[in-house]
Amino acid sequence: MPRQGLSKESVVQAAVDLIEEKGVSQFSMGKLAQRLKIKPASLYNHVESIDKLMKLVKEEAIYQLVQLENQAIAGKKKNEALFALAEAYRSFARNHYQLYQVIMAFPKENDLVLKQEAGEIISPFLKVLADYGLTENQQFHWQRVLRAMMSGFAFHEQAGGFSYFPIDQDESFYIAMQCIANGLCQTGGEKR
Amino acid sequence: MPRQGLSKESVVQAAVDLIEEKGVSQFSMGKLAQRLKIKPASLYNHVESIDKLMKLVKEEAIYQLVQLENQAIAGKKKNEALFALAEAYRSFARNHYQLYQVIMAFPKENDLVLKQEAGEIISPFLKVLADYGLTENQQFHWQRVLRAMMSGFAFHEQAGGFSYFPIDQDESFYIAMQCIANGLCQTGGEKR
DNA sequence: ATGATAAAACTAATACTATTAGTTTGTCAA
DNA sequence: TTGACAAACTAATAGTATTAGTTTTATCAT
Repeated sequence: MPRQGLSKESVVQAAVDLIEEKGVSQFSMGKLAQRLKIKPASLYNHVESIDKLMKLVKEEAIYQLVQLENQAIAGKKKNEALFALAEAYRSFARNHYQLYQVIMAFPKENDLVLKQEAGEIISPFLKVLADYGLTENQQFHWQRVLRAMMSGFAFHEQAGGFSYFPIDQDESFYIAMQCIANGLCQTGGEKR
Repeated sequence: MPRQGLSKESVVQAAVDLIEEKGVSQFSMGKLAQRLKIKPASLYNHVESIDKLMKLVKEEAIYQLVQLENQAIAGKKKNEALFALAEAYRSFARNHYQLYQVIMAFPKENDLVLKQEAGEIISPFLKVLADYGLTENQQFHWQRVLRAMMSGFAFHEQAGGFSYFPIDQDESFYIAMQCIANGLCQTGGEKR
């Protein structure tokens, strides 16, 4: 095996680093090659295309997010778990917004690997919802409600959509989550 | 004034049409020029750059969305207005997803025109919230909650993020909006 | 009708983007 | 030492936005 040093994994890692540093919109094969001190064409010895590369970056990003989510809810129940999950999600979107964008922006393929990762993304939500005494169907619906609220909030917060009024965004987020928590307790409590 | 026919407005309109037909990701100055039967360079007689052009497309898209929102809530109050607004928003995101994407994806500039449009986007939400007996601050917070939920839902619904479980998306949306409606009534009713 | 004017088209060029084909080179194993 | 193979290379294509400079032509004033 000739000329060691570079592998598929190290290329993906370099892509992740570059995206986190300069932003996903600034990423290109040329800049990645420059950072790795090779010519752009040489990248194709390690990855098939920029799309496949971004898919790998997305998988890494999803892995990191799911990791944080599962850590956050470990050993917690009901509202404590719910708010911890929400905070972990929001933190990731804030601290790694470029990676978060990769997760959200790049197409959901009918790919088996990503189908499994979709399951991993949803899993922490279902774990949290399991404690509220919902039917299975209700869990599925509320999982959507929860994810919609969180991703919508993360998006607007980062894209500047919430800067029209100079009021605290933490408080808005708390109100949003409390609203959902109330809905959950009500739905679960009444057992309909 | 020489060679009539093409103007800034008609270029923007052609761009809107092309984006709605082929998708924003497929849009380019070359394809727009091809459709208008001119060379790409000639477009720069009418628009400064592709960024400025997309800004104009975004303004048009925002205008259409705000129009629909205001129509939807006209003459309605409280939950009736809330659900009508939500439905109008969701319909636009479904029926004109490419234009919706332009609104969401392109950067919020510190531009006066877009600052005004941000106000127009927020305005229908504030109108609806005005009937719930909230304080001004509460209105600002709930406006964010509402927009986060709606945009998060629209995004996942279109991007395929809600197709993991084969359950009705309308029902999920109804649950989400009912959750917010309950939160609003509760907050407003208690008058704290 | 004629000619000047200026807008709107054009051509040609630059600098990016991803990607492929074909070639060289370096390293490891036999 | 030699053969093989992986990983780099060079060179080329086709697409992207954009600028500079040139030509065309519609309209307006003479």
